[in-house]
Amino acid sequence: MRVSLDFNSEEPLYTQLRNQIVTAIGTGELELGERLPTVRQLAQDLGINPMTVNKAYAQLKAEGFLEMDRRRGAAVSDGFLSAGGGYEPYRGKLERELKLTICEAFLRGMNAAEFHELCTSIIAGLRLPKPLPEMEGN
Amino acid sequence: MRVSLDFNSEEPLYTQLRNQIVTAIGTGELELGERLPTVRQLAQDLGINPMTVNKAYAQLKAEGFLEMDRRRGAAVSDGFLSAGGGYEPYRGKLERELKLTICEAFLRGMNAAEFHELCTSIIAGLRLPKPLPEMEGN
DNA sequence: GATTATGTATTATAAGATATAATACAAATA
DNA sequence: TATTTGTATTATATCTTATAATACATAATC
Repeated sequence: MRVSLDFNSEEPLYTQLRNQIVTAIGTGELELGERLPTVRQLAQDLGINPMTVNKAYAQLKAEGFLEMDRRRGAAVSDGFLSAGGGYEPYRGKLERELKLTICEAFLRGMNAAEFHELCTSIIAGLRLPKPLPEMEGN
Repeated sequence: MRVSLDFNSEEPLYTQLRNQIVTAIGTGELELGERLPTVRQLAQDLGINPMTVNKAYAQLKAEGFLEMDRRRGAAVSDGFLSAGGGYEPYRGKLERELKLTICEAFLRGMNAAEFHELCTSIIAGLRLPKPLPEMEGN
């Protein structure tokens, strides 16, 4: 998994990291069950503080995107389907967010056809994880 | 124009205000050329500091969504079409943002049909401003 | 059992963002 | 002239972000 941080961005480092990992899971760059670098390793690779990586990992864990194993490191989880009360509480947030995105895009000159085309293009690039079969010894 | 601030949100007050105004312009709730409350008035109505409103207005001005008249107050502008270098610099930001939004939505169980339907529903609620004819004495 | 590496927690510090407060100023209206 | 406007400045308090240095329980490994 490749991560690129913009140290000049107003977006916090841990948020950039969290968002890139979510995107990587959605595009199949990270597969379900796949292990991520350890907090310390990734921090060293990126040249940032381990606690910054930990903050991103902790958020991803709370959102159900990651599972933490004490010794085996972090692994991509499918817990996001049930985490945070499931889909419903997230739906409202999605609608408000998407409404703002669409308003801005259209005010800048985009039209419905172009927007749907862009969405279709992005969706075509997804490779959604298939839930892992239940295993003994998780 | 109605504005509702969530004082418990992690989203800054000036950002909430800025986003709601952009959405209001996109939905036609605010028309082109329409005047907004003064910095002091809106601050009083919302029960927040005038400088917080000013920060939102200043950002909207920089983005081309508002024009400032010294005495007549702020007015909705169509400068967003040319502001910030125009459409191109904004396109990349839109793509990254939308990709993340779509990834999250699909990971939480949404499918392509549902997503396009939601977009269509939001787009149907838009009423985009028609550029004002050039007037003397702007 | 000892060692080691893991996620996690704690404490401290520095820098920046956010929000409020109190003024002040130039500009434009009345 | 007097008033209201956006804007700028200064100060302060609080929160967030990021780093740093440890420390600890846990689990794999030697």
